[in-house]
Amino acid sequence: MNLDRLSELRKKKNWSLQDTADRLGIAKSTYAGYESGYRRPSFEALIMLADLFGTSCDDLLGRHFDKQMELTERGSTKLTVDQRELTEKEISGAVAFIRVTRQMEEEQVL
Amino acid sequence: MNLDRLSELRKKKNWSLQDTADRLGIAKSTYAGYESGYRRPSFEALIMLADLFGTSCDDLLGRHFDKQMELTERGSTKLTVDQRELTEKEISGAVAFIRVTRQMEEEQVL
DNA sequence: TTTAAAGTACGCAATTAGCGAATTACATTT
DNA sequence: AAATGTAATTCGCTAATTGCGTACTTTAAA
Repeated sequence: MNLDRLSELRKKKNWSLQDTADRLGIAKSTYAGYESGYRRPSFEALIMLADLFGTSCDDLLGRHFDKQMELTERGSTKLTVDQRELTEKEISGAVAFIRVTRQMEEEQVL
Repeated sequence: MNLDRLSELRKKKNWSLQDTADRLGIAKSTYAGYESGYRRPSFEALIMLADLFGTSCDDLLGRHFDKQMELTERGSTKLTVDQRELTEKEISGAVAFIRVTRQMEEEQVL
């Protein structure tokens, strides 16, 4: 359970250990400990890390679980097409489209 | 930073503290500590909890960060409509539908 | 070669997790 | 109502862990 991605994420930003620690408001040695696997962050620190690097705690913890998401109950996830966020109207339209598609698919079989 | 959702998730499954602890392979008092906020799980335990309850670590940690997701690059997230998983064909159909919708919207304005 | 910054490692003090055991709350049966 | 069994809560103890400062090593630049 090492936070293997930290080093990669930090280097992608071109930050030193000190830079990163400063941004988090913790000691350099503390942050360095996270990267090396010598120490692990508290939950608070983990969340700060996820915020700082713009990723999820699951990602930092190396947990990539398959998530299922009902299109009409997306919670806080924003969907995009061509980098443009979908409006509620577009989503309900797409859902209707899917239902019709399925309906036609079934009728064709009968 | 309490794991407030645990109690809710456990009760939804109709499990006792003992049941849940057994499933996790930890002591009842340990699990009870998580729920009450008296103790917190290790990362390993947090992941076991997320696995057991079928949710994310972020969710358990009360971190609901807005995520953006391009429809054609969902990664490991499975989308559903009426509880039924979308096929690739349905997704590309929906994307096409969205694009057409937008196109028509624009033309109408002009 | 000197200097400064980056990265690594570790001792110490303080906090904390995990467990068992004891206690309290709740429900069901007699 | 009393008794019984299960569920939930709390806490002392021990072992383990965190976070920091400090020191050491490595790298890079002047």
